[in-house]
Amino acid sequence: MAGDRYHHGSLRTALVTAALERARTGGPAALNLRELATGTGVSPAAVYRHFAGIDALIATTSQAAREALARTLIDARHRVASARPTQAGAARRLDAVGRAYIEFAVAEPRLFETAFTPCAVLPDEPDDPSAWQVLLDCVAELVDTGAIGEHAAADAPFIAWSAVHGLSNILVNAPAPTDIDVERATGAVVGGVLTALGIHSDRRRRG
Amino acid sequence: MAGDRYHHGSLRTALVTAALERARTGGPAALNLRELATGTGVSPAAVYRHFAGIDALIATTSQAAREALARTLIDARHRVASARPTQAGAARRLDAVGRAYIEFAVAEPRLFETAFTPCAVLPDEPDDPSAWQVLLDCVAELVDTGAIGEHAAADAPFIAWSAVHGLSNILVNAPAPTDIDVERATGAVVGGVLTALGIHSDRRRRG
DNA sequence: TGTACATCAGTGAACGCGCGTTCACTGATGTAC
DNA sequence: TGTACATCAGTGAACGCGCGTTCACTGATGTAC
Repeated sequence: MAGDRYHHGSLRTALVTAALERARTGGPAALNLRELATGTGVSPAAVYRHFAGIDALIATTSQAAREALARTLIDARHRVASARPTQAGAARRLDAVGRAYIEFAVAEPRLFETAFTPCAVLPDEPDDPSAWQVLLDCVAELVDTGAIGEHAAADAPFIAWSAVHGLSNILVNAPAPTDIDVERATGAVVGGVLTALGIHSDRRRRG
Repeated sequence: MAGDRYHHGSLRTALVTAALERARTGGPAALNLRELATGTGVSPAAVYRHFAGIDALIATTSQAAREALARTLIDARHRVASARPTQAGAARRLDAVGRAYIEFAVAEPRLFETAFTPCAVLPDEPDDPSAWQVLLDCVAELVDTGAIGEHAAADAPFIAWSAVHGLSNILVNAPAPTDIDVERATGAVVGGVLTALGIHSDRRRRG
């Protein structure tokens, strides 16, 4: 809509795209106003037409990275969609989302790091889509199908998020105290979540 | 041993102590060679007598923060020591260590952040004490007492570490998508770990 | 026990870089008449 | 349909700061004789 016929560019979008690309290889530390500007073919000062400063640009980029993660989760969830919701289906979808979370972190460690880097300013709008919301949707489906009780449902998002987020962080950052078999650890952690929630995992049929 | 009668100071130790103190309030971003030096009563150049550069100083400080965490875990574990190892005792010790991990992160968020900040160089020696090792000890005790099987033991450290590390990260960093009840989330996550490992939690008797 | 000397932890001044930000400006866009 | 003008996204040069690092040096320590 904004089109290709503009003053100099749809700069705001172009800057965020460039920032994501840089963050993908260099993490949040690679987000540099001057290089981002010149890399987009624009003078540093032009950035200030669209962002209050570097902190706002970083916050926006971080949010964009989280939204990319959320989209990956949504895709993974839809890939195991079924005609009618069932307990087994709901469990398989949570399993798929958990695995996708960890796989995203392993595939794009610097982008994952960027997604959760502490930012000096808050984004103007909430994440859209939101990874947290995807998780809540998964849990809601588990409740709807009767796979878990209402009471367990309150704790479920924390249990699930902590586990996959924790392993992701460990795989991405940690000066690993021991060499980690990513496949195995992923299976153990995601399987552990299902067990913790009292859901019968059907990993046997798939591994 | 090094004593108080020295050239100008037992500088290396003094610098790391000062760095930990600064990191405690400002995180790894507050680790600044010049301020650290002058804050210790020494010129910036003096730092180079003890560290190759700022990266080495940061790496050492990060390691010191991890070791502080490990010491906290060890204390927590010893606090529920029993005369003879039992299944219930082993479970309670894992529970206590898990809670202590999260409590450390909540009590000292910037120090926790420092402990796991990505470093440009690796420390010369492994962490001592090591948080990972404390976890392995807990799992070993669970195996010894027969609380969990040998097979489950291989996955247990990942399940436990991911869960507590993940919640800690979320509590420390996350621009929380929802307000989190720390007590409740801690209980849910640590309880979830015990359930995932197939251990009968005795939280009912304590909460 | 005293003296000469090697060692080495410190000083202090300076370097040079890269950064975010500012400011007066220019030139294209789009609208009122 | 043309012209005048307000708007605003851009330029380009410069500022100033804080940083890690370097270098020739100084002065205290400890050891050999």
